[in-house]
Amino acid sequence: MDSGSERAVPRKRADARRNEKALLDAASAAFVASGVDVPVRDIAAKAGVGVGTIYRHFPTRADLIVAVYRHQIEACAEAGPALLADSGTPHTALVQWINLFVDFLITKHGLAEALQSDAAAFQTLHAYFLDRLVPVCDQLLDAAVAAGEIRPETDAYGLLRGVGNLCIGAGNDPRYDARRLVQLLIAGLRLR
Amino acid sequence: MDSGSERAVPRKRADARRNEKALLDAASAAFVASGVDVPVRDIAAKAGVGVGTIYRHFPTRADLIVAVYRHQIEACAEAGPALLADSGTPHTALVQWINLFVDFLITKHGLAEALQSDAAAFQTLHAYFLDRLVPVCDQLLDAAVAAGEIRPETDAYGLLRGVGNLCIGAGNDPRYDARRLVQLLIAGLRLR
Amino acid sequence: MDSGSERAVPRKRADARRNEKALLDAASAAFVASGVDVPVRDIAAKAGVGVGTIYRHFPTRADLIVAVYRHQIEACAEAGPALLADSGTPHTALVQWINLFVDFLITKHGLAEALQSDAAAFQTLHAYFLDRLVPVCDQLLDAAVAAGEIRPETDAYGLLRGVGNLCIGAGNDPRYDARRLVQLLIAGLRLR
Amino acid sequence: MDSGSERAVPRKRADARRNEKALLDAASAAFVASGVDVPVRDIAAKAGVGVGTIYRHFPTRADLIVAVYRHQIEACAEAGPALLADSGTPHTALVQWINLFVDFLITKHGLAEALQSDAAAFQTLHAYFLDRLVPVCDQLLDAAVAAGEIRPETDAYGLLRGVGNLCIGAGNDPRYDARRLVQLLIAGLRLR
DNA sequence: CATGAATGAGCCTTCATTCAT
DNA sequence: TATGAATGAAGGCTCATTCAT
Repeated sequence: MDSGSERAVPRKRADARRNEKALLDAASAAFVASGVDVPVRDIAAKAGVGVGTIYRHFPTRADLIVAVYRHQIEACAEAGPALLADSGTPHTALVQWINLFVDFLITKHGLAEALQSDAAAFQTLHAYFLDRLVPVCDQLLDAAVAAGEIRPETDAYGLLRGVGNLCIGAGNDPRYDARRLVQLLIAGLRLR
Repeated sequence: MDSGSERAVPRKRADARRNEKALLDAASAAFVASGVDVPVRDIAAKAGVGVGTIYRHFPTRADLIVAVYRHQIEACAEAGPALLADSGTPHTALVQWINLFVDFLITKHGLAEALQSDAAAFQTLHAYFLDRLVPVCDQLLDAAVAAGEIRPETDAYGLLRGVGNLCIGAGNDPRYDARRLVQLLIAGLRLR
Repeated sequence: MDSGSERAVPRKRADARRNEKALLDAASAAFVASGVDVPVRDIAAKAGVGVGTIYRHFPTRADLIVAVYRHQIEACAEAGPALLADSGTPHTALVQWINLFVDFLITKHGLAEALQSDAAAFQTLHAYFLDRLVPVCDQLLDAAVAAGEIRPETDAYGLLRGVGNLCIGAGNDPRYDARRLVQLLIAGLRLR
Repeated sequence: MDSGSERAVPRKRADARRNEKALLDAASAAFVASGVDVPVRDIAAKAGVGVGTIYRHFPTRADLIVAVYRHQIEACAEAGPALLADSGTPHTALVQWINLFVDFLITKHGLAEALQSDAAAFQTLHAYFLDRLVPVCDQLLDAAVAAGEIRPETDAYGLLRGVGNLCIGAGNDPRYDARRLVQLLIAGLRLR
């Protein structure tokens, strides 16, 4: 019935989509294992495809990096307003949202490192994170300020970068507890 | 007879020392300009020596990195007890000492990044920093805890790594104020 | 019964012919723009077909090149006898025919270059040009020799290659006037 | 006696110079065999050195090409005034000089091809040839014009490019006689 | 001891060609 | 038959490291 219209649009992409999924999985794993600078060949090998396939799907390394992390960044961004609506106070929502962000970063070893790199290949990644998350963070900070819970002059951009930096190296080293440090940082924001 | 060789030895040493000094200066400048991953040849060129000379003096990159920063780490380490003795309260001493550390890091672009790298070449650097500074930080934290100024359970190692991480990227980006974030972190330590 | 298959065959042919025409146009444009070494994909994209379609129609690059230029080579070849019949003297006919050839070449940027290439992909092209044009040139030269207008010992093959070579790079460089040089070359053939 | 000053300047370069010579020989041979686009690796292999050695001596391909042909271009350039002084008439000198140039080109298969390439890597080569040879050709043309031997309006740049183009493919093909065609071209210049 | 020439592994990227859909 | 995804060989270039001078 509707099978005609269903078939018409995607067609050939069955295998290509499978490949793209394999590529993203392989890249994600490779980024964790060896950092986002991992050689393209290694990713290709892990995905069981030729290098050309990677270049076809993701012409630049930035395209690949963004693709790997896009879904999770989106989910994080969307969680902000939801937490604000559901939580008791704005400050609680802020803490929970930051925890969400931290959990995301520290489970993706190498991502926090990539976020602070100023290499050209990462500019797009950097920009994508900021474009998506700074407004959300801003909203949460504003609400907490309006509720008289935290200092007024805090900058969302700086705070997110700080949180991101604190997550660097977490996961490699059991002696380094990024979550605790982020809590201290947020605690430092509180009035009184 | 052997007066020649006797003379020869100190002379060589003088040369070698001069060379080592030039090397360290060049490496320091190169690290600031291009990060601690800067090509060996660039350092050699800046120092006006051949690459072989660098390898002779510093067989591994870690040896060079540690040598470059040793004096400043020492100075920082020694400042800890002095501040504790001179400052009004342990907490004031802690804040001042952390500021000293932060100033050191953010004026050495690339150093904070190197400290968090888990590349083999940087292990020695990492270890040297921690060996030297963790005990000092511990001492300051203990004093502040004993004075009832900060939370008791804080770990010096984690704190120093966090402070180091917060310094990453400072200096490249006027929108990122690492000093402010470190202040918030330390503020988060305070009781009440 | 077989009316269906009878209809089917011409229909396919119509499609195929349309495709082939689009391909030749696209290839012609691409050759002009980027030389006959232009990537197959570029031609396919310009033609709006897949690369596979090109390989189906023209298994080797030479096949495609010859197909692109066949019509114009034919037209040039056929103009020879016509000019000989219409012009006042054989020498005039020769000059006009050479000018025709030169105009053809210098309006197809990259073609003269391709003609002199000894790459395997161009052998067929080379051969086709020569098979078709050398006899015509020979006829014109013979007539001019018979009329006592030019030196007798001239070889059509060499002359055509020389004229082709002189056309290389014409059109890129306003300081290089291929037509003028070809005129000098033909002038050099004249007796006296 | 003067051995001290002799030794002081060159030193280490003994092997390096040997290598450079080997490189130029290998490159020259490789250019002839495979054109000036020959892979760097092939040249390195032929010379028995690593690719790095080539890049050390000749940072760009253009540097290598110019180095390979410099001596012979110089010799050709210097022969111009000498021929003009020694030959009976300017036209004779011109013919002999052009023959010298032609002999040079057709014994370096691939060189004439490279000269007409507009690839970036060859710009320097192109420029070097023209800078060095156009003035010499101009001088010879001027003298022949002044002697009333050839047409006055001939441009040295265009003539040299034409001669160069006529030499393309000579040597691969016994049926193509570039020398003869160049003679015809120069004959075309003659008055009457 | 210092030098810097040489080495070559290793990464990136492009594209001709094949073949499953 | 047409498509275009996938492949992988090929070539460019950079540097860490070694070693003859």
